[in-house]
Amino acid sequence: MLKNSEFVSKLRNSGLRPTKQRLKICEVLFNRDKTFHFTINDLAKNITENFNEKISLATIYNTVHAFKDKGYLKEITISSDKSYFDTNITKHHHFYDEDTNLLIDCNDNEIGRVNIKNNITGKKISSVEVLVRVASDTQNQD
Amino acid sequence: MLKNSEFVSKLRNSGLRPTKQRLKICEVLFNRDKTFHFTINDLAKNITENFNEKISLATIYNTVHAFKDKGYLKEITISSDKSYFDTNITKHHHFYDEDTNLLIDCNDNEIGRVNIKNNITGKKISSVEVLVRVASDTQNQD
DNA sequence: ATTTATATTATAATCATTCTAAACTGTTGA
DNA sequence: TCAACAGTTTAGAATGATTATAATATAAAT
Repeated sequence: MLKNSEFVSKLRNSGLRPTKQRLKICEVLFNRDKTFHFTINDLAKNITENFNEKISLATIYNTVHAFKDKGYLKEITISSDKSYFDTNITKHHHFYDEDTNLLIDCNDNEIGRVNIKNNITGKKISSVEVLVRVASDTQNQD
Repeated sequence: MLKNSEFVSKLRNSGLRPTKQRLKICEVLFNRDKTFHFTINDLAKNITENFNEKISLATIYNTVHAFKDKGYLKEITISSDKSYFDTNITKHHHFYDEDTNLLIDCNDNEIGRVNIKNNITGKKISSVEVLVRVASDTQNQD
């Protein structure tokens, strides 16, 4: 739950001019209690429908990518035709519900630490992501 | 290392007619010692260049998707703009080298078992995938 | 052989994303 | 205050990967 003036400094601090459009997008993405997942489409729809305002699609793409590059968003790739962004930038894993296409954050008490025993020589690990796909079990009873 | 007649039965058994094109694609994908990763583009290029033969791009897409649906290939999503397929259909995880854009299979001695402590109620786990992104460590020395 | 269902093909259509170049805005400092 | 400049937004065009179309070809069944 941040307010406008905080977004202004946040943007300035990362070398992004606090424009009307970026502040609106900050408000939509970060002015809430809980983090969430969204697609570019979701975001564009959200802005036009709930705010009766129009931000060019190109600007939405630019801003989301700028925010991602600055580390304010994480991108989560589920399949080649669906790209999600996450306002939760802490290290965490995901469940993906194949029935509803919904992404759900994992807590530490749901997935234990992933034990990487050997890494590629000369390389540094930049991230470790676990994706657990789940689906209704009506077909396959346990 | 399978041979032609084996591909014919493999295809027949899964309800796919053993056409010239599908057999050629089987040969390219499965007639080798080691499994590997490829993109649709790689495969199309491979066929035209090394076999001096042309299979329509539409057929390559159709066939790869048919093989995936039948469980002969796995799709691995790294990012929204790159879709890889894997001829290794056993459960395993991946390293992704961000410098070279190469995907590398993990062995069991590289990543320990992922411990899923809690699942979403009423859902069944269909897969657990770990992706470890690595990059050159020249920027960040340990 | 004939028929029928399936598969292949070139090409067109689609869709998400990126590019372009003109208009606009935030910032700086005279 | 305001001119000047760099950074930003915008609509619309371009791109590129994937999918659809519909005509032709092929495999399997009768």
